[in-house]
Amino acid sequence: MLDLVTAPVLALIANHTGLPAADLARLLGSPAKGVAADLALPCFQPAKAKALPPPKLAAELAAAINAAGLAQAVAAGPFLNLTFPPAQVATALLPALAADPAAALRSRAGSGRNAAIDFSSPNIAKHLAFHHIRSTMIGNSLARIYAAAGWKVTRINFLGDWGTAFGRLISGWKREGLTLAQLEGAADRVTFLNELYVRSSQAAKGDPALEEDARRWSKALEDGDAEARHLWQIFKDASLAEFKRVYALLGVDFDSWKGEAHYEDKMAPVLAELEGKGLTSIDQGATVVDLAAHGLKQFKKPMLLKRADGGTLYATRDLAAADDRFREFAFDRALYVVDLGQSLHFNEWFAAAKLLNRPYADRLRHIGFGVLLVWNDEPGEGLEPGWAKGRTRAGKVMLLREVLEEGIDRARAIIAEKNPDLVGDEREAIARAVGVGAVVFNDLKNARTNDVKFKFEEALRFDGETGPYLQYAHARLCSIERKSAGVSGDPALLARDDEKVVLLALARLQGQLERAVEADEPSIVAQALLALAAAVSSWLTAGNRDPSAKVICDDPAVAAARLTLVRAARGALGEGLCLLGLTAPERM
RNA sequence: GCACUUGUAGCUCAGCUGGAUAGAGCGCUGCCCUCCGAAGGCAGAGGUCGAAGGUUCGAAUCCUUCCGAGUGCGCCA
Repeated sequence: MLDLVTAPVLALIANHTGLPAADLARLLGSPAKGVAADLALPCFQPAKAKALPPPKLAAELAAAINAAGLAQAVAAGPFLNLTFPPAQVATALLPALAADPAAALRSRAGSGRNAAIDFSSPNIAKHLAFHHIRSTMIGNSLARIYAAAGWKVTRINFLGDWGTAFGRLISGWKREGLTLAQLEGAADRVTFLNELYVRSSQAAKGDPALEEDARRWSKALEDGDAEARHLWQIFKDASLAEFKRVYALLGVDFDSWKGEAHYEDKMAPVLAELEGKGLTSIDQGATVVDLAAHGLKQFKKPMLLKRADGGTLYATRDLAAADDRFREFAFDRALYVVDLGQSLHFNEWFAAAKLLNRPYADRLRHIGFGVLLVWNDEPGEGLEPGWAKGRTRAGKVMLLREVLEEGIDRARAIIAEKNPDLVGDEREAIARAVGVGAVVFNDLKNARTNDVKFKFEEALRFDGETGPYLQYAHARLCSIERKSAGVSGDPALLARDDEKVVLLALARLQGQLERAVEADEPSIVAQALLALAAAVSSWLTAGNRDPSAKVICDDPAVAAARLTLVRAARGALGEGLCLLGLTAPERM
């Protein structure tokens, strides 16, 4: 969208140098600090193409651009600095932005393509722990970002709904004679199942008969025994109900909930194919694919397909699931939003998919992310305070719901203090948006491969580069809109530099959205929004000292023009927050 | 040992495909509300970009080596 501003200048330079305008656009960058200009073009490469000294070319171009009146151009040595009058920028951009504020964050780059995004993927009968926020919100954000860029997106929650734990749960359930009503009546059904699991394990510790009972139920479940299957479904339903409470808080949903269990009977064909193609071998009783022996020397160890006892492993399940998803969704890209600790696993089975000549083998992407570390200032005897994986002081896992609720509580308190007029349901809704938004934004604002360092006091502070900062800027814009009639004005009346800064921040969003897709990186959007909000805040605050700088100023025509920009910025901020999975309240 | 990730201001991090004096938030100093929302803005102090080589007109960014941190490396997922 920036090209709406730069196109005439780039065309001139392209004409002058014989280089494609698209290549020149990529060279265009921001000027050095202290250089008063909007954009800068380093002339080294174009000069090489024309066999001219860079400063000479810069000077020639500056003269030509100034003569044509396309911008104010200054050659600074080998750099060409461009400054556009605010009105020119506004005239180029504002009509498109005013027509559809979300357009700044829309692209057709991915239209006609399908993306299957696998994220969140919790285990049944276990809590959604705080660390699940990473896969859940990175995945959710990527789903929205891809969709904004024109992709058709399928959101997949690959539930961990299989394994030996169910045998123990069923065994304990039967032994204690529990009922569905008791489970349904529990304050938290997952906690109920967790505690059942713990009791069942402990009881079995000194009792081989109970151990055997759990094993029998595990086998019965695998064999499709009706009662085992029924109880399994009950546990799964109960867990899903709890998960959905948290997903609702986060505003996350899925198109497919097919879990591991769904693939139990779909692995045999993949295994048979691997064997048929002579790719498998037996190593210490286990069935493996020796990737190194098939030319993939980077793999030092073979990939395990089946345990010595015949049980399947998750590489096999992932291959089967990929086949299934490719049939169902015909994906052009499949994302697996899973922590970086599993990159070896993904590299292995992606390689196996290639050995199998799967047409989709090159479309698989592991979207890895760093771990969530929580500051622990009371680590216990003889240990230093420091960053640790998400556990409370007592050593229990931090539950995602509890962290979100604490965020909401803190937000509610701040609203009560700063904006006592907000009460009741509205305050509650805003507390939710702000409290949850703070936690979520904290997780998305930096590159996903970084570890996230979480301190309650830091993440839930509402000033600085935070979700609430963005929401606040949005609320301020809404507030101004509310105070005025909905008229649109003449962009040419936008003459202030701080207005131009806002416009240029808006114009850059589309390119940043596309970069976010290619890098699978929500933080690119997050950083872009921080830049936009900073520009907006600076602009709006200028009106505090200088009444003529106010949006609603004495000149109604100017006010109308500024209001058009307010609406565009508000729309873009709201849309951007949505792409990150935050909501944008109109007041806070 | 091998692999992946990572090392930029006191702390937490940006820095687009290499481009001109490395930016922001927090913290610290000092300002700005009879207010279009101070959950904001303005200004200041604070950095041999882990180290050393190399490629280049130009390197925080690319390559090599080394050092530090985290994680993973067979029957869990």
